[in-house]
Amino acid sequence: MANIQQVASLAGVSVATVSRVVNGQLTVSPKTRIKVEQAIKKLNYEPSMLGRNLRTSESRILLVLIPTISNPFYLEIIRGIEDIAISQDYNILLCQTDSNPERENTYFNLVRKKMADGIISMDPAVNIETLVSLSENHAIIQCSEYTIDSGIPFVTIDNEGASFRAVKHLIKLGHNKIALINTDEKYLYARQRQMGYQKALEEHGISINQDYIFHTKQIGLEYGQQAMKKILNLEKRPTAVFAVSDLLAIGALKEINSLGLKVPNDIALVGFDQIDFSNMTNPTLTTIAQPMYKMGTLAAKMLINKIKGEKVESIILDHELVIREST
Amino acid sequence: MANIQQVASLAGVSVATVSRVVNGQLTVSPKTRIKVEQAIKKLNYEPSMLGRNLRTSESRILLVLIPTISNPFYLEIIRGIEDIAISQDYNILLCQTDSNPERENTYFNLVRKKMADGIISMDPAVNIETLVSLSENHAIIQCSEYTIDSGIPFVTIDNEGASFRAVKHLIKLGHNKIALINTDEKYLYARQRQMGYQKALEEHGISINQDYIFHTKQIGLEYGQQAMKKILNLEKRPTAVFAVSDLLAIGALKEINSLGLKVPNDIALVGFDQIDFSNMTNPTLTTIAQPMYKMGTLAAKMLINKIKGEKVESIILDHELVIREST
DNA sequence: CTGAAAGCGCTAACAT
DNA sequence: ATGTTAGCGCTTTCAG
Repeated sequence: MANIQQVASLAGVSVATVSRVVNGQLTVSPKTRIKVEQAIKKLNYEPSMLGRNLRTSESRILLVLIPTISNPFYLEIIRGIEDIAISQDYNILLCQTDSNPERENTYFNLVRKKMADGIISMDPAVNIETLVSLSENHAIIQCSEYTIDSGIPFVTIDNEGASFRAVKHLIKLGHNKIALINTDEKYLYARQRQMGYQKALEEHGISINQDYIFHTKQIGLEYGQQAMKKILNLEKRPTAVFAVSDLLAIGALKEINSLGLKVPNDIALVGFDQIDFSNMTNPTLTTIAQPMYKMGTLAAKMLINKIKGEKVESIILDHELVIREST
Repeated sequence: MANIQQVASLAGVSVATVSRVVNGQLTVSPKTRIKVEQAIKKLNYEPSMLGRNLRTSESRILLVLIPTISNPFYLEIIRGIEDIAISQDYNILLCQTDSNPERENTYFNLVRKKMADGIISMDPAVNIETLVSLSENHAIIQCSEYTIDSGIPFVTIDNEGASFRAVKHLIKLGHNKIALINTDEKYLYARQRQMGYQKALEEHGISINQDYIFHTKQIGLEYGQQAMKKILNLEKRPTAVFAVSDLLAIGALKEINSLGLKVPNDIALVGFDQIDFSNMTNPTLTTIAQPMYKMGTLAAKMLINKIKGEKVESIILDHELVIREST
């Protein structure tokens, strides 16, 4: 484990020159450059990030906050973030908060303690007050889930519009008893998607039946299953269900199948996110596709620009309705 | 962004004393402790990990190498690693290699450059020569996929035994035409699981039919689907299929369902890993359960002990056959 | 084109 | 119980 000092000695130059060579500066004569490179090779020298990080006062680490890694929705986003990060010599610390404030605080501390240079938050359950106050001194971007007028730049999709399209699709197929499996209304995306659902119904003169609207505590297969159980027990059973996440929809589908009912004939089903598994179910799931990879790359680029001190603008990306067998 | 120096000035003590307070040393008098704590609060001081890390020559970061995050098998393992890591003030850098040697090398460099204190490798496609040579100077543990006689400690399960049980279960149900969907034999786990398959057949006097053994390039839904397509085109169609991963099995199931065939009546199916989705399929999947969370916690503990310079022993954990609707 | 030297923020050995 | 001080490994002015 040689250090820069030893390399300098062996090459017969100063540490400054070694540093210049290592960092690819052009002000070094070819002759000395070669001397230094040989010394580096001979000593198997690897510059320590520890020294460099302290000196430059940066960690080259990006924090990525997600509720849980078990929702495949985040997979491609993370991939996008990672690709940009690596290309710019950053690394990402993937942090699952599990909606646990204590855990979240542990992660926030990392940026306070300079262990991370910035945060991409995708956690709907994030403590937004803390996030905003943190954003005064640190680079922060929100991805997918965001906060209006917080001053924190975000990249997301038009949740209300996407939801509107999904429900309109069901209406066009002749459904008018359409249930909604939503998550907790404390999340912005949940409110937006519910709004899209309601607007689609209203536009077609279908009155909103509160008995058809269900809220799950979290996103997860089992929550979708439970919600569907309730829906199937309804007196006036809906003929279609819109779930605000594929995970919920797949859980719901499981419940429908278990009871021997058929999708889409007995009940039509629409999900949200187009995760890989949504194409493996029987029948395959109609769903909303989000440009997840792109969302990730943009969030990463925005964050890195923000770290550099540049001004960044929020972005709203397009979505798509993917019609498959479940409708 | 105050530093230790400013806190010391304000509190009227030396930086050493501030450091002692911050690190909870007991050799500080209550009186000065309070003075220091007040100064810390007043200045909103957060100790910089950058300074500390350089000084202690550690990064408090653990590298976790996985092929891809999209196999849910890794989810609980990661959770286990994370829980232990956080409890010991470590953070984990989740690294997807995508079986890309270049990407892998980028990650290896992180430990060479002291950006990480150790590695938990779960990547079957890891360059084992590099890993072994790295293990001479760095703490490394293999988890799930391992290498015999490499000197690198590992935690895993008895792949051959698990596979043996799965196939034996099929035989007991009366099947004798059993296909195997395996991955590339260059991976140890693939060879071990194939060995278990073969031994089970042999033990029951069933001759091994090479036409029934399929190898996919990777683990993924679509690969399972493709393999199943071939299996269903076989002249003597098997009555049962054992896939070495739930992801492959779910892809296979998709293909079976698409053709209107019924599981388990037309074809029985067994997977491996007991991922969440294996209980959402129709029918639910018989599979092998691994103690994933435990595996993760053990791997993390082993790594941290190894970092401390302790000697660590490899561990082989138990598995379980979970019989569900697909057999 | 190169070197000397300061210093990033912290810990810990040593002294008192 | 507390302070002084060296130094972890690096980058970056400033001089020459």
